[in-house]
Amino acid sequence: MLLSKSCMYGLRASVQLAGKKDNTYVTIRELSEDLDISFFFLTKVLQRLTQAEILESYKGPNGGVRLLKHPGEVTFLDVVTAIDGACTLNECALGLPGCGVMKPCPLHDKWSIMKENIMNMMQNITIAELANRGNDNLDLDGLIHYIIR
Amino acid sequence: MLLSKSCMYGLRASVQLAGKKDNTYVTIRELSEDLDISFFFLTKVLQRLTQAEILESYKGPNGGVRLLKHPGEVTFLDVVTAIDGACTLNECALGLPGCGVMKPCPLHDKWSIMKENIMNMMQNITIAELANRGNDNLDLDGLIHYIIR
DNA sequence: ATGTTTAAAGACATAATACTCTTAATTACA
DNA sequence: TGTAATTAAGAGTATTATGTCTTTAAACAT
Repeated sequence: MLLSKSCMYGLRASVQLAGKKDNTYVTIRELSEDLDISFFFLTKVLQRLTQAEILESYKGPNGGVRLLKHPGEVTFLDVVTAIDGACTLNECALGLPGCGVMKPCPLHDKWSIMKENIMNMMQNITIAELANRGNDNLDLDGLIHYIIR
Repeated sequence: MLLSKSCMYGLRASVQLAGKKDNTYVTIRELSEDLDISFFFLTKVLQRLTQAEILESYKGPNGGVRLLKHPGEVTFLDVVTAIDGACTLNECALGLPGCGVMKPCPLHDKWSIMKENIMNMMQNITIAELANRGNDNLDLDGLIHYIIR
């Protein structure tokens, strides 16, 4: 798995929020139901996004979470690094600690290119774009409809 | 992490074996010491490669493991799938079960291209090539030498 | 036959990730 | 002032990945 489950959940929630017309607070309960993710677990994941100042939260009635910045300014990578940390894409594909330009592992060159591509993808795509690209498949209603027919 | 540790260990061992001039049996003990991997754990990993008919093993004195096929005929992907299964590269980046051409997730197109690239890389590079590319960095002796200077 | 060398198989231990629940803190509203 | 709605924080459990060890089986040497 390239991304942890936590990370995928966080991305899906972010995209879901980015797809809202008005940036009002949405309860985590509602998000968890729409995305079919455990409420408790999603709560934990979104806490990290709140700490990373990607979301802001509000307690009490009519509270919830919402995007802190404009969705066009939040990249895929922002969300990934907030949850998974500096992530996969610094590591050697073979797990060799000293791997680098000076002492490349046999796969270093090719894997560097791949990493670069993936990193660029993550850095260049915003959650706004992802939301526009149709978030039909983010909620399970649509998904199940697709599967059963 | 794109690949599990088991998988990285299996790759390193395979490349190490591919780098041998004569394809004689090498003890797992020796491999584990050369690659600085726990002997017990490496044993488990290599069992999977033996079951997958990438390696063959022989018990008793002068036994060990060796490549079953010519290293030029064993791809990176062969080793990866033997250990990690059909792996990362069929999965949706957002973990959505129904994601596909019919019902793509927002990231589907871009991620498909990435997966395709990675898959091609894995499929087109053999462990023989990896071994030729210099396996200096596979054994920790060389590695430590690099780190400390 | 017996003992030594090796991998295979299986049992166990530890760590990381995923997931669940409870309690505390904050806000709104009656 | 008190109660309901909501996230935050923390504790606990479950599952999976990783790592260790012991026992068994195969091959060889004597």
